[in-house]
Amino acid sequence: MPELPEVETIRRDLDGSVTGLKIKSLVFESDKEIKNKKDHFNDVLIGNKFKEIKRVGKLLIFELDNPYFLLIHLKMTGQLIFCSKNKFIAGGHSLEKGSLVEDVGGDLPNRYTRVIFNFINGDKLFFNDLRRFGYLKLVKKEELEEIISKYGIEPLKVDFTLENLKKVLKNRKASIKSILLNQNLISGIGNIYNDEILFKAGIEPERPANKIKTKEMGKIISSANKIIKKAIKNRGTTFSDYTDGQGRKGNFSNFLKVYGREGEKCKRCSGIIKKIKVANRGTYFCPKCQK
DNA sequence: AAGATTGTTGCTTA
DNA sequence: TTAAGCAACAATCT
Repeated sequence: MPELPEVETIRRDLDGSVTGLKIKSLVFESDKEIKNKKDHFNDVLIGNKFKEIKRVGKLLIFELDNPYFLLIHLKMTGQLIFCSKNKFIAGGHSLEKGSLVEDVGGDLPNRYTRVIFNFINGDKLFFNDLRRFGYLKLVKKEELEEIISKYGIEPLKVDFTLENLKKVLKNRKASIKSILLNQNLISGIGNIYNDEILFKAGIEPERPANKIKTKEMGKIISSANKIIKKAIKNRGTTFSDYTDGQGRKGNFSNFLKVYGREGEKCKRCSGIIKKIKVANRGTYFCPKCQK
């Protein structure tokens, strides 16, 4: 389940390796994962190059050397794996920690490969997606800007301030967890980092957002910044499916403090980690030290 | 074999 | 008009 740190890891892996390569051909397994017609994809991409790869929230933005942008969303099980002269360089969904792409289960393409980008120098970029929720979409600048404008404030960015968070939480009766999951309000946080952030901040996930005190908001901001920075540094979390742009697992899994630890001892107090449902999502927290 | 898994959309209800 | 809650989506695992 790639969230901000995982998508950012992939972005960094691909930006600089896949950029500048001329696209020779495209292979689509079906038309399910592309939001435009195949012909349009071929027309816009073949013979062209990606100039730069950007990211907003969990969305990857490949800027082309023409008026188009290729948007790729990995949703839950998407992977992007760059293969340079049979050496795997970049990834997306889950494997053995530190392992190479071979661990995706052998050669690429595999049974979950949905799209292949063939470059003229022989390099390849594979888009794999077990559950087929991810998508590729071509847009022009105008549509891109409209899409970007809907994303909320993002951790690590300058506008992730106490003042802005206050505005977001004000008058919201929903749980703090559901607000942090809402990409239109705050972007990039998914289920795993949500639980980790609220654990570090000492806040119970079901607390109504409008009851969060200013001091606690400060804790949310500092916790989010610290956790996300550390996660990026460790190339993301592999809980089930994520791999980096080289088909390797992320190392942040070793640093998870609550997620997936139901029934285990709290790492901060003597409590036992409990699992409940919040915002329809599996939610882990310590009832003793998260208030 | 039903239920859980999760990111996002879109529907329904208030 | 907006917010909140939840089903739906796909495929797999338990």
